[in-house]
Amino acid sequence: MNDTPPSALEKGYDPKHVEPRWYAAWENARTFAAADTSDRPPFSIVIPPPNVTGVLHMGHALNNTLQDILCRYRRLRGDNVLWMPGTDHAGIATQNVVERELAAKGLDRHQLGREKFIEAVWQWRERYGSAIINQLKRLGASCDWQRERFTMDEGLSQAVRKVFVALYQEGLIYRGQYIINWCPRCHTALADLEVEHEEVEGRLYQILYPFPGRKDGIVVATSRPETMLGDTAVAVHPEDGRYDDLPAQTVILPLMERELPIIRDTYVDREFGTGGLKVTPAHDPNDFELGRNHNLECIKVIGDDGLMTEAAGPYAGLDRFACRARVLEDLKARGLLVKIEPLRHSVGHCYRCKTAVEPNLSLQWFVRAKPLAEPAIRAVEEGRTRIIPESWAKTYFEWMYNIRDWCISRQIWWGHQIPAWTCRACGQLIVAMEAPLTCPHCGGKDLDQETDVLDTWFSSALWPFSTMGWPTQTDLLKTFYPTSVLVTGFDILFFWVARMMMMGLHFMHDVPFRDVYVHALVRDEDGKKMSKSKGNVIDPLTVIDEYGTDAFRFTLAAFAAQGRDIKMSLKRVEGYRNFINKLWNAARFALMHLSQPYPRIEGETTLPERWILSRLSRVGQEVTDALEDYRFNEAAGSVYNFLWHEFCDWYLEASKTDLYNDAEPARQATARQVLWRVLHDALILLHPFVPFITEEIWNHLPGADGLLMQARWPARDAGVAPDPAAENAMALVMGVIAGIRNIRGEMNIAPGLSLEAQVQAANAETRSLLQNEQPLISQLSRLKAFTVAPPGTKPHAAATAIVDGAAVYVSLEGVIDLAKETERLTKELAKIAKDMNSLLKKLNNEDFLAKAPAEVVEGVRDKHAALADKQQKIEATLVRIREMA
RNA sequence: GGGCGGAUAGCUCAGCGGGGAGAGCGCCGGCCUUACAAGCCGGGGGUCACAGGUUCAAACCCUGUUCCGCCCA
Repeated sequence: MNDTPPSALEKGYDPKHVEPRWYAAWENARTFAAADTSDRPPFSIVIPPPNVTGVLHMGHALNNTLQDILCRYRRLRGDNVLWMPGTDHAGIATQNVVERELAAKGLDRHQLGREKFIEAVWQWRERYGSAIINQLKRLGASCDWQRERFTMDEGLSQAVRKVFVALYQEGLIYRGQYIINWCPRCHTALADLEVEHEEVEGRLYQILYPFPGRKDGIVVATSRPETMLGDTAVAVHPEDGRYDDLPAQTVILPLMERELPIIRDTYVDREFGTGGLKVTPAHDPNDFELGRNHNLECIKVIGDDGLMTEAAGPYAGLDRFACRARVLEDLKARGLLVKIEPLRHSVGHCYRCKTAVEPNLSLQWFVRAKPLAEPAIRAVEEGRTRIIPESWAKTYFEWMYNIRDWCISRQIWWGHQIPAWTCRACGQLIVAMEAPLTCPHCGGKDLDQETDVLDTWFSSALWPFSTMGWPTQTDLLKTFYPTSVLVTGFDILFFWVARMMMMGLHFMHDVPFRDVYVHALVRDEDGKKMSKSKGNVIDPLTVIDEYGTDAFRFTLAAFAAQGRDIKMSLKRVEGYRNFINKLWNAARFALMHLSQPYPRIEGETTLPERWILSRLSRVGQEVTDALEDYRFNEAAGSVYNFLWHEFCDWYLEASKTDLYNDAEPARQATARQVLWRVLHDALILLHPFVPFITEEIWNHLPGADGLLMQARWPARDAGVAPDPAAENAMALVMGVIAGIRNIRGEMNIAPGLSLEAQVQAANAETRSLLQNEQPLISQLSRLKAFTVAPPGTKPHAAATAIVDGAAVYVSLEGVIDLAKETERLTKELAKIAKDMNSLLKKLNNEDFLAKAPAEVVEGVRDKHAALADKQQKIEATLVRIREMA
């Protein structure tokens, strides 16, 4: 047999050279491509589209690693896999970025005009928009790139218009004057969801609104005194005794000198402040409701630019915060500011720019959410869509049951312009897919298109079907909708997942995904959320540069336990980099002995071989089960432990003598066959997690034809199946070896010193097993002789290791330190005594004997007997030592 | 105010449809044993937050308490 390895691996693994090569190879071979139609089982995922402005962060890295693991796994299982990639136009975020760029050149978008500005955004996208796509490729993401979509593409835009028109015609979209959240900086309305509430230290101001012609009046409390300029009533609780007998039915609004009615409504909280509530329908959602019920006027005093309006009288033109200061000053001057106290309250901020939002009255477009939410709730209740981990389903229900109408219009330029026109002649509103030439109501030719654009999430809500060609009934849709699973972070469960559920059910009449796997957040090593302002972000690309993609991916997978956040630190990646290196070296060793393919295992196998094949089979099943249940960390842990601590630590060490050149040829052949098979299958099991290094090794493995990506997931067969007998026997042998090594370590015996040992066992089967494995035991515990002695033989100066069913005596003639050995054994005896004690307690408990299942009682008896045996042997040894001394 | 999650070895975390507490890192001791010092061999280390309860048996199930984190209002 030829002993020269066909292509020896480099001494160290270098991800930098390996990764780009294999990624290109996979793309060239079109291995990521899904078939529009196929007999194979379909498996599909749509990517959560990253913002075009985005750069890859830890969240993306985790999210896409998990998706890639699933996709690669399913391909290896033989499925027709579609991983649909793309990006999101991210209206406000992108507009902000481009505006900032313009500002650097001393320009603003209004100088450019709408058309020119949008052109500039498209140019920006041309230049930078593919950055994140390339970064995903470095992660190894096996998306079907030929199908890449963008939410502003013509096809997707058409889907958006179609959905808008349909919902409008069904009465599920309407336009109206309502209180919305206004971001004075982004200059647009926001949905309720897009407002982040944050506790801040503020102040509560108590202000006296006097009765007409009197000094006394009603004291109201507010944290936003500038809004008083828009007050149109004062409210008290109808059952609040303090306000039973009032000298007037109105009060005078200070500064504006306007007369306000006093209204009575049970909405008022009697405990808060003085029980008097100022009512500003144009600037507070609750006041707006109150105003509607009592037919109050709405006076808008804060403009969309954050400056006070004409309605604010003398304060017109002031910034809202400057106005607050002036109002307070003027109130104080008139003696109407009764009290100021500190107040901790939550203030809404824009989720894009963190500016405090202003509740403001405004004409906007809304989606009526309740009718859409109901089917989406039922789908999860009935299990047509599973949310994993299940605890998130509760959050989903909670939100869905309390859903409010969704404000979808945004006063920005970058996005899908709302397909609605107003006729100048008759003022009628026209909603249509394409721009109408004439007004259908009056035939007028002057039509103005609505300038607002749609919320970005409106288009991403259609993502699972718009990307597959909807509204056309494509083969792709037929094959892959509903998608198999959506992998996403919980932070967009409402923004995105819930809305996809609603839209998918409404327009496709089926759920958008069978499973939703909700993963955790990646935090820094102290558990803090990573953020630029905190300066604690770890850039995934830096990690990849330093440790390689595989090490990084494995780290993410290994820590992706359900329901717990991942604390990321380079220290941890380093640990898994070592694992990658271990894999590399194990393969390097194996390949030195594998000069040809060994598809079948022939000849007699040894115990370690039967054992490793059994373990391989079990681990394959474990990984399969774990991946099917999205238990990524368990899958990773299982394969990690197998490769390092079973394959490398025991099997490879055990197989060395058989693989070396002086081994008997038939034995050597079988050893190579087993080695080939285990490495071959292990590479496939590892591939979803660490695609690059496994593909590289595969390429060097004789007989592993084609790309590993296209291999078949290992199945159980005659050679590879669980073998409990081999596992038990191996456990005993490993126990004996561990016992001898322990003596070496504890007794500080020079590693070079070759020892002799003998073993005694009562059981004949055990004796014969140990007799057979004598060379293996000697080899792995560095003995010059290992003999099975008849029971009762008294060894001389020897250290003793007691394992289940056997006593091992390591001869230490001349080297033994009796005091030390006594100490070691006494320590072990104490441990045994402690264990026996707890077992004995059970065995002495009649209730336990009567009520516990028989096999449990039996188990405890067996353990106790085994410990008693050990104890007896150690005690006998101690007696012998004392006799020697 | 409502809801959710967490508290297990020095650190980061597994384990939780109940039957003798685990890993990685760190630490201690010994090794350049020809795949790997990014490694090998051995070792110490935990009243599983606290208090009750259910059970023959509780890290795991139930109740309450404390402390952290998150989401919604």
